[in-house]
Amino acid sequence: MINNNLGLRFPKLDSGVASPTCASCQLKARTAMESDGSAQCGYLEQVVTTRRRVKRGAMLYNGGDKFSALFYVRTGFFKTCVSAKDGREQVTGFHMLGDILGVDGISSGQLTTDAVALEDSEVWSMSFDLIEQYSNECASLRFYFLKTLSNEVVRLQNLALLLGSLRSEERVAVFLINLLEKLKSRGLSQSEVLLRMSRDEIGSFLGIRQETVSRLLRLFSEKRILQVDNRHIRVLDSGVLRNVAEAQGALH
Amino acid sequence: MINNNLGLRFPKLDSGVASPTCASCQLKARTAMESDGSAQCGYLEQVVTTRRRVKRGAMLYNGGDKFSALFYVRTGFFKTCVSAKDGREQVTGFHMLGDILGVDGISSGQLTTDAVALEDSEVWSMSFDLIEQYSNECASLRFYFLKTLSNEVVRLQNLALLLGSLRSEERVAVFLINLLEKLKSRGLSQSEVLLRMSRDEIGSFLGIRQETVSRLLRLFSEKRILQVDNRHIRVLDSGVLRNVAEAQGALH
DNA sequence: CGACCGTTTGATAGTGCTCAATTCAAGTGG
DNA sequence: CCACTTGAATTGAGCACTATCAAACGGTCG
Repeated sequence: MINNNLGLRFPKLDSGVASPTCASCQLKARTAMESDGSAQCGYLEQVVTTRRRVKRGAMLYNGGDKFSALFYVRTGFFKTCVSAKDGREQVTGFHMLGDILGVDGISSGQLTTDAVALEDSEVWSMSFDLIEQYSNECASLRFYFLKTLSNEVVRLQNLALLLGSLRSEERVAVFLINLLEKLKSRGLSQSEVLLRMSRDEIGSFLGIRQETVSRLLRLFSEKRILQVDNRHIRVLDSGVLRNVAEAQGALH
Repeated sequence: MINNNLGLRFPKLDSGVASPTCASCQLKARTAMESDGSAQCGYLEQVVTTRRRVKRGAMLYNGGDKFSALFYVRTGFFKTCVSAKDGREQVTGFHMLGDILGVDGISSGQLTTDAVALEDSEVWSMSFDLIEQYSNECASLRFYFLKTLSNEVVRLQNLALLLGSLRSEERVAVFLINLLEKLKSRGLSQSEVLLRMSRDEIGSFLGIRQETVSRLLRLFSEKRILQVDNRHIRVLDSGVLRNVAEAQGALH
């Protein structure tokens, strides 16, 4: 159960997710919802219209797609990218359980990023029409989404700080710290990760080349800060890692 | 009159802004408001509680300040910055007539950026409590702010693309194009600017050094793309400038 | 096993930074 | 009105960091 500290809670499916069969399972999703006694507001459950599975490598949406819903990441892992006219891509974020995707589409009615699943994933579509509709009645629903958007603004401001002001060594350290922080907040290991993204994707996110990422990981491992085995990373000395990253506020 | 394309309009003062005397002029601001027949919703006027003048060089707010209002830029020019623990600063945006500042504060209740006036300016404070209150009744008010936030997300995504993927030459070109675009949308000259920010601030925004900004402006002027006289810039060949910037989507 | 993709590693080059000096612009006060 | 001060902008020289290019390595999956 994901608590948003807002009295809003996302509904939970019976955790086995027993029947991934049906494609447009509005009804099933609804009935599977769990009503939590402490939730002040049941509306969040109402705006979820469909569950959607996205295979590893598949796109959840493309830049230019018509915007009609926000996506709640239920399981799995995504990257989002913006691309320049000439094809250059910039990864703008990695997203996992509890994150909301698609907020960039509200502005113009068109999504401006691509969202790609980096592992088999499941998202819940939240109809924007329904969100607007229920926002009439439920202040905490409204505030939840406003806060989500604002949070994304803060995250991107910190990304700008990283891209504009940090040296590559610091970027990699910050990346790892933030990722581990995020895992920790979800109750997962805080010193070990199995990266879901390639060196290239990390590099794109951090504004450096994959070779540089690779070299810096080796450097960190030579200094006994990390233990690196391909995509398996273990933090040996989080104090030093934090020192390397010192400059930076949380990227979430 | 700033039209938001949402049926919402910001109230307009008698344009002379005759009496800049009173400091906390809630009443005056209110009474000076102009009711536009075409506005579907009068609530936007209601959330403006105070007019505030900010002298050149003064801060509108600091990172860490308690968040309680959004700021509508009525006149003047601002920069916003995030700073790292060690003091390094990253300018995250330049803001002028019609822009909304402070949205980063919604997330945590604390502002995460500094906002500094680059010329004598006036902002209107919009109480967030009132915004929330009137959001119960007015869907277009709600949507206006949601769209504002989303727009900021898109802007920052494009900034990330610029910082992460473009070469410095392209960054400067994109910066100029976007600035002129913004002026144009406000009915000002589309080929001439008097920059309100220093080379250093441009550099900070673009993730490059002021010396590099300076050199590139000279380069552009040698190539007859620009005419540069200190902070006065005139575009001579917007086609070529656009070619240099080619890679990039709008930064607004 | 072989093919392929991602990763690592090395050698080289280049972009943009650092540091320092100079020019320029705008005040300020005698 | 002009010397002086101050801050911004320009310009130059050398270098550091990171990109680029290329090759080798390794894990994974037909």
